[in-house]
Amino acid sequence: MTQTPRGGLAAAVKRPQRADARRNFDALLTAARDTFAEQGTDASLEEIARRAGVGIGTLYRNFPTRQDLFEAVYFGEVEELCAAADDVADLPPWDALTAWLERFVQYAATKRAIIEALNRDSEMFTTAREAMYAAGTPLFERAQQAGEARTDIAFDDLLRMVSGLTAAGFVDDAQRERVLKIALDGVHT
Amino acid sequence: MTQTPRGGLAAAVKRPQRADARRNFDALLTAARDTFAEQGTDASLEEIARRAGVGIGTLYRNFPTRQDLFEAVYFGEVEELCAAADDVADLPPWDALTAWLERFVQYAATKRAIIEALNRDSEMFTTAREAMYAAGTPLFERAQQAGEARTDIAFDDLLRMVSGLTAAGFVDDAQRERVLKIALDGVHT
DNA sequence: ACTATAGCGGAGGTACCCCTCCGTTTCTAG
DNA sequence: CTAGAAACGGAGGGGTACCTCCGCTATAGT
Repeated sequence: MTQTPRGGLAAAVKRPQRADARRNFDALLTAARDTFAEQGTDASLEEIARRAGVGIGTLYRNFPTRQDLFEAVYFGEVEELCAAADDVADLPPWDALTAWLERFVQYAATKRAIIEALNRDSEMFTTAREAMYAAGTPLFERAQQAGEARTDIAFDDLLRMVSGLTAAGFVDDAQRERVLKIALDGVHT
Repeated sequence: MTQTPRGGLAAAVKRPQRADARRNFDALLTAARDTFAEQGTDASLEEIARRAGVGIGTLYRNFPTRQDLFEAVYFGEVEELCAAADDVADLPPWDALTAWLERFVQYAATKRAIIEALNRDSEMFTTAREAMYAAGTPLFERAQQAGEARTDIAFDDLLRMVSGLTAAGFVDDAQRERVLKIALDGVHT
């Protein structure tokens, strides 16, 4: 298998060796993250190259397919989300769960690709989803064991519910939070 | 104003006079409905014409802009949804509300454009949204007055919550229903 | 400083899509 | 049946995106 630089998520493409190439690589990753967030996963690759200030050829050399670029961007995002599960570990069960879900929403609100990831079935998405579930499931189970969360639903149900609410269009953030709270009331016991 | 053939929603384009033209008009509408449902509102107009078995010129003669075609399709859908509000009027308050929301989900599940409509701000979308709200709000208020629904949220909150859950990807319909039920439990009192 | 070479960028071929225009076909009223 | 009008459809011009290829440039080791 490939080297796993940090967490459990394998990087699909490798960072180049030469200094100028590394600069371009990073600029592309940043531009891709922003552009995917703004326009969804169908964003034009030529625009991403334009934003990064590099030629289209450079983009294709680093990321031969759209999928490669996509993986590179979102493995990073998912990794951060998983790390967030540790940050909430000290809170009481229910608070820990909701805090993590709010974090999930924060990422996903501007980065709908994570949500789309819940459905695609490529290897990459499977891996990312497993990592997310591995991070979140313990929080949910802890809340269930503490008698704070319904036991007749699965973590998958919960995460998809939150995903859906995140993707929905709301008038403002206040409404989004209000609606999320209502829905979570349906989970709380 | 234009004639309003049936409900309160004005038709933006008019059905042609000649028999062959009417056939094409209807075929286009059907093809557009299916294609929009499958591929979203960005679907290729040329493919719609292809599916309808007519030339692209015919599409443009009947619907000069994408918006015109879109309106023709979705006014029809929204009209049906509004009519559904009458069908549930005899049920007890809470059941009436959830029955209508389920109907809303059924339409919207394959027709995400209605959901997108919740956000766009063109005149057409505004009209459609008002019609939907006019149909659904009484059901919600009745449930609130009967002490069956929380009074600290607005109908808009509820509808967007349901929209979000509808748009989310689920493994199967059973999960979608399960999750919707959980979320509605947060609204029920 | 020098040079081998990794890396660069964008021109250009292919494939769609949008929309217009007009010669041809089809309908229908008389 | 016929002729005028209504409707048809698809070719074609303009645009954008994808992806490859290769002559040029910047880097890093000596």
